[in-house]
Amino acid sequence: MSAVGIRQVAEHAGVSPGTVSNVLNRPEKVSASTRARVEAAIRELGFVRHASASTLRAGHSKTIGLSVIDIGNPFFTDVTAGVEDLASDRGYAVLLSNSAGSRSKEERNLLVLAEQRVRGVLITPSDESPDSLDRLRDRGINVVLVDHPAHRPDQCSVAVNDIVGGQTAVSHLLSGGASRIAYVTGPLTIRQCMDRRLGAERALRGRPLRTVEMPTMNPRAGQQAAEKLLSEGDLPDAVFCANDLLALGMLRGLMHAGVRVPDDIALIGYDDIDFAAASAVSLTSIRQPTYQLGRVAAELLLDECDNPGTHAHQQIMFQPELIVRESTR
Amino acid sequence: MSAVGIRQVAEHAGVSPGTVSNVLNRPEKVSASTRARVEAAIRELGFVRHASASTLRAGHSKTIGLSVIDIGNPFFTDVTAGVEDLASDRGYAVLLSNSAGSRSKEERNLLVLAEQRVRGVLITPSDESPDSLDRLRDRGINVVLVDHPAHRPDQCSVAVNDIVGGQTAVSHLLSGGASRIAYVTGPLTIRQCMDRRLGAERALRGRPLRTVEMPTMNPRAGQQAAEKLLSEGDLPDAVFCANDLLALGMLRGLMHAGVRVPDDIALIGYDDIDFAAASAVSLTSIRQPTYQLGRVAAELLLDECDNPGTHAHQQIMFQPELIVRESTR
DNA sequence: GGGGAGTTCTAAAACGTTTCAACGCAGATT
DNA sequence: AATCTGCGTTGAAACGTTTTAGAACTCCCC
Repeated sequence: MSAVGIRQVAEHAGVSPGTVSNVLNRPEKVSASTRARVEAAIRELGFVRHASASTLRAGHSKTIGLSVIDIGNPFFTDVTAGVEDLASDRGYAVLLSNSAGSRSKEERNLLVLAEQRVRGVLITPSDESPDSLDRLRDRGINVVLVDHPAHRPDQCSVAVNDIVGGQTAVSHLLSGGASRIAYVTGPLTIRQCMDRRLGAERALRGRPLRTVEMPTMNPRAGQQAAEKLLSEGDLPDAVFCANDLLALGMLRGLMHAGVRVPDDIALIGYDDIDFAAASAVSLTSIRQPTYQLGRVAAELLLDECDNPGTHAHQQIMFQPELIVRESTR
Repeated sequence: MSAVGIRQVAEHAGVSPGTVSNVLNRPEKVSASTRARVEAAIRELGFVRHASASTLRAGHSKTIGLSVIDIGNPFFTDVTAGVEDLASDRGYAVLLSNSAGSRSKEERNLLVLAEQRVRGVLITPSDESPDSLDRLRDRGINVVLVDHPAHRPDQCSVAVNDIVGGQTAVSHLLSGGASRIAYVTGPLTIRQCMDRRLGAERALRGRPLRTVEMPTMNPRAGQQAAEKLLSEGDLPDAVFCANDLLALGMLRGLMHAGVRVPDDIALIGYDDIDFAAASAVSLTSIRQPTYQLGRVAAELLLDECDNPGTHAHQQIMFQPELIVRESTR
C-alpha cells in the first residue's frame, strides 16, 4: 500500500525525517540544496502526507467545516463558492456538510466536524442553537455565524439586514401602487423569514399583511401557496415571497391560473438567484452579496484561527439591494 | 482545551483505555455493566473521539470523498443527497468537493482526499482522467465513477445511458412534427454532451443536426445561444438543450424575442431539475434517476470498502425517461 | 483441587507525523 | 588562537488512538 512515508523520503534523500518535515512545513528553514533534494525525493516516491498523523501530532488541522441548511438552494451554493475560494487561497480545505433542514442531521454533522478536529466552523444555524455551538467553542473550535447575526460580542458573524430587505421589498410594491399585499414565507421560526416580515410590516405602518406560511421553501411550496391564495379568493395585488424559490413557484402557479404578472399581481422574491433573472417573467428580487458573505465569513474565521492573539471579533452586517425586473413593472 | 481523551474516560470509569476503545468499536466484546459505566463516563466528560488518532492507528478512516463538477447544478445536488443518505446510514462521513469545472481544482481536491486517507472516492470525472484516478487506486483508495461508464472491468461505475437519452429527446421532437432541429450543448469534450449528440444523430438518421456549442452550461449561456440562433436567422423549429440550465436560458431568450414556445419552436432540456417543472412554460425534459445514481454509487463503493474479498465490480447503466410538458405540446 | 474453556479486561507496542533541545560547523569577533 | 553567533540538521519524544497477546477470573467437569 502507501508504504511511503516521511521516513522513506528521508532515507531516499539522505536526510533525517525531521528535515523532510521542515521542507513540508517551514521550507525557509532549510537550505536550498537539501530542499531541492528532498522535493525530488517526494516527487520520485509519490509521497502524500498523512493528514491524520499530521493533525494528531500538531494538534490542529488545516481544515474548516461549513454547515449549511440546504445545499440545493443556489443562495448557499454561492456562499459555499465564496468560502471555498478564500479557504483554498489560504491553504485550508473545506469540509462541506448539509443539514437539509434537519436539526438532528446538523447535530450529527457538527459531531463529525468536531471529531475531525477542524480548526473552525462556519455555520448557518437552522435556528437559535447556542448549546451545540458553545460546546464546539469549548473544544477550541472557532465558530463564525453565516447569514445570522451573533448575539454575543465574543462571536464573529456575517449577515445581511433582513429587516431592511423586507422593508425595501414592500416599499417597492407600495410605490408601484399595490395596497393589498401578501407575504409568502417558510417557517416563521427561521430568523430570516421572521425578520423579512418585520421589515414588511414596518413598511406597511400598521396596514395589514396577509401571511401564508409554508413548511418548506422550494418551488413546489410556492406553487401550493399560489393555489391557496387563489382558492381563498380576495386576491392580493402584490405578493412578497421570502425567497426566490418560493417566488418562482408562485409565478408558475399564478400564470397557470391565468393571472398576469405583473399586471394583475406584482411579485417580488428574495436572494436574486440566477434563475430569478432567467425565468419567463423575470423576477424582481432583493439581492444579497452572497459570494461576499461566504468569503468574508471565511476571512474572519481564518483570522481567528491564525492570529488568535490579535483577532478582534466582528459582527458584520451587509445591506441588501433591490433589483427591479419585469415582475413588478 | 479538549484535554479529555480515551485515557481520561478510562480513568473516570475505572477501566483501561483498551476497554474504552472496545466500547467504541466492538461493544459486543464488553460486558453490559462495564459498557454502561464507560458510556456514562463518555457522556459526563463530553468525550469526542479524535478521528485523526483513530485513522492513524487503524490505517483507514470512516470517510469517503465525493468530487462533483458543479455543485451549483441541481443535478449534482440530487446526486449528493443520495450519496450522503446512504453513507450516513452506513456510518460513513462524506467529504464533498467541488471542482467547479476546473481540472486543476479537481486535482487539488483529489490530493486533499488522498491526504485525508479517505476509504474511497466517488467522482464524476470532468473528462477522461485516468492517471490521477489510477494513482488513487494504487494507494488503496477505491474509486467509483458517477455518471460516467467505466472502460475497465476492474472498476465500478454508475451511469445513465446518454445516447438513448439523446435519441429519445430528438425522436420526441420529430414525432411532434419538427424537422429542423438544433442541439445546444456545452463543450463536446464532455462525454455527456457528446453522447447526447450521438443519440440525437441516431434519431435523425442522417438528416442534419445544427450544433451550437457553448463554453459553459448555465442559464446565461443558454440565453446567449438563443441570441446567436436568432441573429443567424433561419430559425429551427425545435431545440434540444444538453441540460436544463441551458434550456431555461434558451426559453427566456426566445420569449424575449417574441418567439412562442412551443408554437414557434419546441424546446426540450435534459436532467429534469426542479426548476424545469416550475418555469413559466414548463419544460419537457429527460429525467435521470439522480438520487438513485448517488445512492447506488455509494452502495458500490462501500461494498468495495467493507467487503474487499467478495466484492464484484459492476458497471451499472440506468435508462433515462422522457417527461413531456408544455414546451413540446 | 486440578485443569480446561470461556469470558472480560489490561498493558504495551505500534501508526506517521511534528517539535524541540542539542549538536556540528562555518564565519565573525575578540 | 580562542570564543561567540547563527544557521542547518539531527534524534528522540510525543500526539491519542487501536490492537494484540496474554493475565485474571469464573465456571464446570473430572
